Amino acid sequence: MSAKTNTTSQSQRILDAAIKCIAKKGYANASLRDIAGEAGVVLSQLNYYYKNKEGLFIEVVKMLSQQYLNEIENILKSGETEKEKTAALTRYFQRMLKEDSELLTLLFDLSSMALWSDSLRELLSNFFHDVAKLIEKHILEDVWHKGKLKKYPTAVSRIMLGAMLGTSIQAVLAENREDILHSLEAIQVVFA
Amino acid sequence: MSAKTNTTSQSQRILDAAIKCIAKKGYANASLRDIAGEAGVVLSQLNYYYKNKEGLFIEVVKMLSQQYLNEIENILKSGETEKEKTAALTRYFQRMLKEDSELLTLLFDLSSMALWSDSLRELLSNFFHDVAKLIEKHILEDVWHKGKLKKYPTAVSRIMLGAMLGTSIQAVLAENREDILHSLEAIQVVFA
DNA sequence: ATAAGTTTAATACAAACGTCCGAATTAAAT
DNA sequence: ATTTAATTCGGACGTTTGTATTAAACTTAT
Repeated sequence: MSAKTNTTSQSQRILDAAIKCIAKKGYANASLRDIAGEAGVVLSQLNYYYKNKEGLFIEVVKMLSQQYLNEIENILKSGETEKEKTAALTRYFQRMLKEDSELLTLLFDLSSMALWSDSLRELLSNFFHDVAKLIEKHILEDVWHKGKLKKYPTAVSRIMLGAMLGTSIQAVLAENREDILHSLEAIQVVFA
Repeated sequence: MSAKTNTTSQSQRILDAAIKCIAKKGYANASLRDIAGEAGVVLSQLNYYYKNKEGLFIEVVKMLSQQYLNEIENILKSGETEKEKTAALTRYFQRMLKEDSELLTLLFDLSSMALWSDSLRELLSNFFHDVAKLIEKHILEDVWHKGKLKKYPTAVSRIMLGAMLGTSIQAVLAENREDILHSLEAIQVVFA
């Protein structure tokens, strides 16, 4: 079994290195040689495990999608009321901005990458769809008291996710992130 | 004067060609040779007018920022009430999604490009800041009747812009844009 | 007419890229 | 122990990239 363990950890190490490289230098500037070096692996191994560059990045997106979908679902489950759930989601984005902004950078980079690859576009599109559905299910579905919003649960979940994403982009690009980071809290007021 | 006219039209043609190429193939896949070909100009002209690739793209961003800032300000001026202004801004994004999605694609591509270049980051950051300020000035400043929002005008303008951007990204990536495109209308309800 | 500025053309160049292949090594199976 | 399969390695391939250079033609203004 140690053989198979080594094998999977080898291909997994490549995936992890790919994530690290894209997050650090951006998709366009992350070469397969960079990734191989970061993974401590020879270049040709990347072609051995993942046919080509796009194949590698497809696996990257698949893995990250799964991971974040789980994370976000747990975040949403953590709150009792819809108010708490919104607050938890807000804090999640705030924490990423403060401590893990590389992951947001990665998300934005992969999103713009998806603009030019059909297979990646489908993956990203499904990911956003799934997250929006999660928000709809956990935050908006059982809410009967917010009269004006309950008529458009699907639309509102898209907009809520969009507000998180779009505001985070502004924060990541701004020189002073703190201001916009605190702006995120107003999301709870807007959607209340 | 025709000399200078030719000169400016030559350098301007390069800028236009750059925009067209980035919008069509993405920044990463738009080579200087592509742009020169699209502009009907010899490659060396690109180095003649703009020192290098980044210099060219900086001018692209400067030009587009100016252009869209004016457009958005006119959009915001076109409405009388704050409700009308919000509706006009929503329609603006909807029209882009329907008829000019290449421009949104371009905006997202340049944004992710800005993640990796300090000078571009500053330009994009200022652009988003200016747009948010426009929204604050036209939509949120004179509104006294929306009690819960008026305390955070700056934050809300950032979120409103973020919602437009973030929702548009989802729409551009989705296979069926129409659904999310109509979701945008709920922005008027959320921020009402 | 001269000078300055612009445009074309034809390359050259080194660097970086993704991809591919053959051989060496290791593990698994018989 | 021998064969078979899977993995690892190192290097090469051809292409594309941004940038630079050179000389020649054309335009315009003084």
